[in-house]
Amino acid sequence: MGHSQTEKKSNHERIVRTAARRLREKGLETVAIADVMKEVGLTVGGFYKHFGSRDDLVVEALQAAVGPWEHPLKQAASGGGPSPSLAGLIDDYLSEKHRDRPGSGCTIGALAGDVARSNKRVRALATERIRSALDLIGGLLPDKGQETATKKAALIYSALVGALALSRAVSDESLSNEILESTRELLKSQLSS
Amino acid sequence: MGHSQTEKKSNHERIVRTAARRLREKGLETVAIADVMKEVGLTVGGFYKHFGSRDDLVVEALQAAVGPWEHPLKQAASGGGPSPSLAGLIDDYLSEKHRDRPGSGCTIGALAGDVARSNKRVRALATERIRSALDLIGGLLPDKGQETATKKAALIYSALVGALALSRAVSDESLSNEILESTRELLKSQLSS
DNA sequence: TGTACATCAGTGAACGCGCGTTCACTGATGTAC
DNA sequence: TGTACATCAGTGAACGCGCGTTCACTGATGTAC
Repeated sequence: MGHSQTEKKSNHERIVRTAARRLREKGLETVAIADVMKEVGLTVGGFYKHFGSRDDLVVEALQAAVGPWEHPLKQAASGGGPSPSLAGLIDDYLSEKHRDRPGSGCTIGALAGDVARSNKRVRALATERIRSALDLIGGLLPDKGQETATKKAALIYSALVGALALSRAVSDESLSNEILESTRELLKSQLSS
Repeated sequence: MGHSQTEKKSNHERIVRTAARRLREKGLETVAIADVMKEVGLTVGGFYKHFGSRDDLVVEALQAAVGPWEHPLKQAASGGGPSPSLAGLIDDYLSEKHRDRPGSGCTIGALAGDVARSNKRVRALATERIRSALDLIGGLLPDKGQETATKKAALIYSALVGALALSRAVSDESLSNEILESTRELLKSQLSS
């Protein structure tokens, strides 16, 4: 059993990454530490060489849980890369792929309900995430900077999060697809107005 | 300890009502049977004279968990009472009161995330709820019956559920209020178009 | 460069707790006579 | 109408299990000399 410093760092990252996925898949309460450690290839006991408590892991995992669809937003905000289109972002967010892969998707979309019942740290973290998502969506709107853009961003993000949640809750796949498609289409048709 | 038939029925209803509230407040996984029984004024053991398992209680409680805002919808559908305005419904759904009282509010809005990770029975039940909510919202739109009304209903319900979830997840109250208000306002402004 | 030793990541068993479920028991209800 | 008795809602303790956390131990790492 080696335990070099680089190995520890790598294990730490793998624990966080694995937890970030599992938490989005199964919720904030249901994921067991032992399962995460096992999936990483370690045993339970070692967990506390990395984290003070389960809560610390949850916070760190949520911070690391950034869906691929957020990358273009972040890039655009920091000035690098081309500005992504809001229409494309909507298509990605409300895609069947995103619906079927919560583990690699939007943290807020998967866990908003759990967050509402969670502790201060988690809620504060989620609040910042939501705020920046709203800012970034607002910044992609044609009338950016104006008050209406801020409001539109709230509507758009709400519709994205809600449609994703509904499409995942529904067990009838055709209804699920309909919810995604209708919301996608109507949201995009409103972008220019 | 009396146990007349009427008393049993009344206790059964109280267990279901209490569970319906607690589940919406705390989620599908976190509510303990012992706590529900205690709140009703009974002890754990008696639970299994009423339900075969915790799962049975959850299903029955979810069936009974109808928010007050759903009543006008149901009434309108069955032909009784005046047709409620969609604008009023949006105001109620996205009110601070609804946000702050999940226990008496929309089941889907509070539990969509949990439902997505739950079993077939729960998901089937939620699917019917969502379907009827979409139908009823569609029926209140000016262009009811047409395909666009069905699509608009999906967008509206998604935005309602999403904005409620976001407003509950956020710990900054002013941001929370902003999300509710912006979504409310923009949704209503779109009703006529 | 080589060797002794302290550090500490990881192990695996154990502890304590909460929770769903079971079970023997109680005593009021309500039926049979 | 009155009495004996079966039923069964409710009690409270116990069981089994999963899970977060702790702890004594191991042995490779990497430092001090």
